[in-house]
Amino acid sequence: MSKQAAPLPRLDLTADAPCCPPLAQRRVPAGTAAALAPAFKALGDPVRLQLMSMIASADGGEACVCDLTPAFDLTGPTISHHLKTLREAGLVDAERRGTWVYYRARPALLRQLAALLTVEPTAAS
Amino acid sequence: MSKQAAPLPRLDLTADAPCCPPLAQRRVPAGTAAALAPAFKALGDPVRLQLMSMIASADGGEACVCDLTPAFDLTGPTISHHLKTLREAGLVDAERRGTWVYYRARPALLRQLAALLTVEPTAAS
DNA sequence: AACCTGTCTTGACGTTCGTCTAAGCAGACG
DNA sequence: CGTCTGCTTAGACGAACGTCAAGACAGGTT
Repeated sequence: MSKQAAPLPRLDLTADAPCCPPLAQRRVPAGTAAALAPAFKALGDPVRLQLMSMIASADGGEACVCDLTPAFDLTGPTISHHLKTLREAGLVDAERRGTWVYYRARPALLRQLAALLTVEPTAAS
Repeated sequence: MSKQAAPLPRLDLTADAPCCPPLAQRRVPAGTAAALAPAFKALGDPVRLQLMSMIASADGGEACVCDLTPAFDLTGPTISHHLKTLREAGLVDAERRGTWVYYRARPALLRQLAALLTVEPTAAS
């Protein structure tokens, strides 16, 4: 619980954000909100949401930038910038293997976010 | 943002759209990404994340602005602006009853977001 | 009626974001 | 070695965001 071994971690939300009780169950403390909001913000762009999905759903669990870039009408640097945003949010992890750079999803944070948004399936409305 | 200049009046998928397959299971289409990204963006601010939680976890399912505002070191108009952002994202609903305005969470969209972020617990890593 | 309280809107300010072009680095290959 | 390709970084610019002070509106109270 100290820290996840990772190449370039900028966010250390495992420190003060023990996995979250659902948003609708207990009021989220300011510290937890400050730690998790950047992750939501990173997903708050259509391009990054698609990038995240393409990476997380890729075969073998990783996607090459060379496969991601041509899927959008954006320049290479712009895609690289979005990937950096996802990386700094702790949502993905990058690794260079030879010529290409591969991105892999980090399920831990995704699970935290999903748990936070979970609402009980109460049929009442 | 991307090259979208649409007015984005209100999200329509809050009605009862079939809940999206998880992000990590199938690649999110551009349309879905464009529709859901604003919701994530709305949650991408610590203040709004706390507001969302305070509303969703409130007794009776609704919270009065008069209870929300003093919880932050921000002015009334600023809180009102954040609430408007949550409202326009389809995450909450407002209703005026007499002097006070009450906000209530919309579980449908929250469930969609949670489902999108769901990752299988058997994911290696 | 006039007043007061609570909330929202407006207009403005500085900061951050998304995008681009141009330049820099890291490997691969002739 | 030189050069080419793939990806990132640096700098710039317009748009959007977060915040506030001031004004406007709705509803209750006197």
